[in-house]
Amino acid sequence: MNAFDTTEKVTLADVAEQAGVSVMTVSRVVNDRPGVGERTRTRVRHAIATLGYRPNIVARGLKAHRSRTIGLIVPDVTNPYFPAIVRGAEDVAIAHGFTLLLTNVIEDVEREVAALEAFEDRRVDGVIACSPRLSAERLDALLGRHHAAVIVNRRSKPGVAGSVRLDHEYGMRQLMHHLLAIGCRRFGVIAGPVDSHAARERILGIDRETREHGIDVPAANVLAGPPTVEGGESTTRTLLARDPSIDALVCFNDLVAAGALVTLAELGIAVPERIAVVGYDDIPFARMFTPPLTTMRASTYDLGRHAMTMLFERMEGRGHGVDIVLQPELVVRASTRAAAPPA
Amino acid sequence: MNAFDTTEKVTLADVAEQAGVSVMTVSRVVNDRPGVGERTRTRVRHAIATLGYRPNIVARGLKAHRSRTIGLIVPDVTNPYFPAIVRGAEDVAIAHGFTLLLTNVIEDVEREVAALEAFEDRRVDGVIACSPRLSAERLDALLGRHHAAVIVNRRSKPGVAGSVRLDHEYGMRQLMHHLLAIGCRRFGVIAGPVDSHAARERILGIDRETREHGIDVPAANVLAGPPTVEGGESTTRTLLARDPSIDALVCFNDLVAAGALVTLAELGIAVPERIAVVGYDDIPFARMFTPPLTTMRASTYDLGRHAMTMLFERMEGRGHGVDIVLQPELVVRASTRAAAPPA
DNA sequence: TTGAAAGCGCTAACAG
DNA sequence: CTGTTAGCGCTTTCAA
Repeated sequence: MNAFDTTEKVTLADVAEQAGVSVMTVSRVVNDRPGVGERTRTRVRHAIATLGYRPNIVARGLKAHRSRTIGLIVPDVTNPYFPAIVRGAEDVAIAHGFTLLLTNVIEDVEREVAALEAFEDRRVDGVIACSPRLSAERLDALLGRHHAAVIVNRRSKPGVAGSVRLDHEYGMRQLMHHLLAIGCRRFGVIAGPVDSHAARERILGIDRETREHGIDVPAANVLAGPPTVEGGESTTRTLLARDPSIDALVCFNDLVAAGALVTLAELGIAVPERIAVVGYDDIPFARMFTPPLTTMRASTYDLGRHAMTMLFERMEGRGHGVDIVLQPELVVRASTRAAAPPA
Repeated sequence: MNAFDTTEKVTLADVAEQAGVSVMTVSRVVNDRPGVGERTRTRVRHAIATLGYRPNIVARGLKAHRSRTIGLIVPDVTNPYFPAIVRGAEDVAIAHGFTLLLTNVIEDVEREVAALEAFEDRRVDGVIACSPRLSAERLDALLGRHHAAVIVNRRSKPGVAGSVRLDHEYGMRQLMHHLLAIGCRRFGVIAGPVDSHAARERILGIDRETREHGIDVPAANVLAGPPTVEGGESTTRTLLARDPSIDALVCFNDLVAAGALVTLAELGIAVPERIAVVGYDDIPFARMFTPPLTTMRASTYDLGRHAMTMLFERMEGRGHGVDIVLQPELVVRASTRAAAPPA
């Protein structure tokens, strides 16, 4: 207990007494509801201010089954891809007077389950799950127990959850198109986690785009790995050992690409002259890599913003079946083309 | 409302009926409390499993005045310095069965106030505030209303909040010592936000270390600015315009240093040959800057871990007056010394 | 326009 | 060992 604890909470009853009215009247004033005379209302407001009354959201939630809280699940805020999603979601939530319950699930399916259950126990009003790894069945079962849900970067049954996602297949095709255009033919792919939905879509994009160009990516040149800098470093070594003739490295995300760049520098392999490198996500530091990284950009802030907006619509019973798909945008930098002379 | 809503929540009473006992007995079983026969206990457990009962933490909180929730305030998760703090704090919280209420306050004092009040309304069990900007009086008043509190990167009255912080003055002296040792004499300082406590401590470190070496940093060479890459870019230009003879740029943090490096590269100024650059924090990407950045490292994960551990102690009434100070560690990289030949 | 009563789901305190 | 009673702070329902 805090030594300076001034926690003697003032309740509706205290205010009611002070104002000489019933708790119900105070409740009406607090919630800006009609049915209170102007004089009484003023008197109650005065009492509220005097006593420093603040409504107990826990008590309100018990009765009203609403907590003004949203559960947000992200794989890992430590991955620069996610913080902006959190910010986008939070800004919308705060504008509605809601607060965020955040959980990092560290690419771990069981932590996803635990988080969803913890949210349920706390009676959150809605849930947003980013890049969930759970199987569709388990996820639907868990989300179905919530009042409203939105999934980011994956589809879902519209009745269970809305979805906001990036068109990863399109994005990857853009990237491959660019690489093919600059003459790359021998691809190495660092594919990211096997259970990642986004990873599968991106692989699909690679396959389709190369196939259309009559080019084949050998299965041995596609390697799964953790979506981290370290993962990128080790996978790059493996890939290069297997096939030294690779002329383009397609990385699951910018972190992996960062690892690839570090390793290539260590090996003395020139980027982009000998090997072109592309990432995905355009994290804030991608432009500062050496060389700056060609990648796909999408506003993750908007992703979070849209997800939360959609969640509020679903919480109000509107907007069912909505599925927002954002198109990422190709950002060409020096990792796939020789540096232009400075302006 | 979710179309697949299976939200008919099962309550203690449902379980009690199913098991043919009173709610109190079920409550005892749920909370692993003594005073229930083994046979009954088993029967109740069975009923719980059958019905899929999960305790309503909101209801429990109303009675028990505990929500198993911790409020965490960070300036901005989008700043790579903070996510690891969140993770460190979260890992400890989850191990105790607690969940995190997270709020980004975006370097905005009024959002700090709003967050602290929102936490109070939700009856969180404790609060951790990272790098708060509020004045000591307002902060103490707000924190005093919470059961327990810990401040990160700033001191507080021990009765009001515990504190976990880095020794910024020491850290900055280390950095300055290093710069002086390699021969830098003409310093430019990008000092960070004026209301930041950490910023003031670091300035103190600069002053003391340079003074001991009989060197003076002109007041005009110390410029406040936002703790961002963009802030670093613009402030670097201003500083260089004022004093082109600067031979070392001391940056508030690594983001600012990143901006400085970008600007220096654009201006064609060689780092470290003409100007040495140092950052602060050792964010994960600091080693990947061009050139890699000399900076002070501290495990922000540990900062978060310690803060949450201390908070739990304070919640239990122990550990009052504790003030943990972590020493950062100098990491010398190429931004202050010519690159060594590759191993 | 106002208020009294009941109860959300749980637990503390006290019976039996 | 088990159950009953009361009430946390609020809102819904119904009555005045």
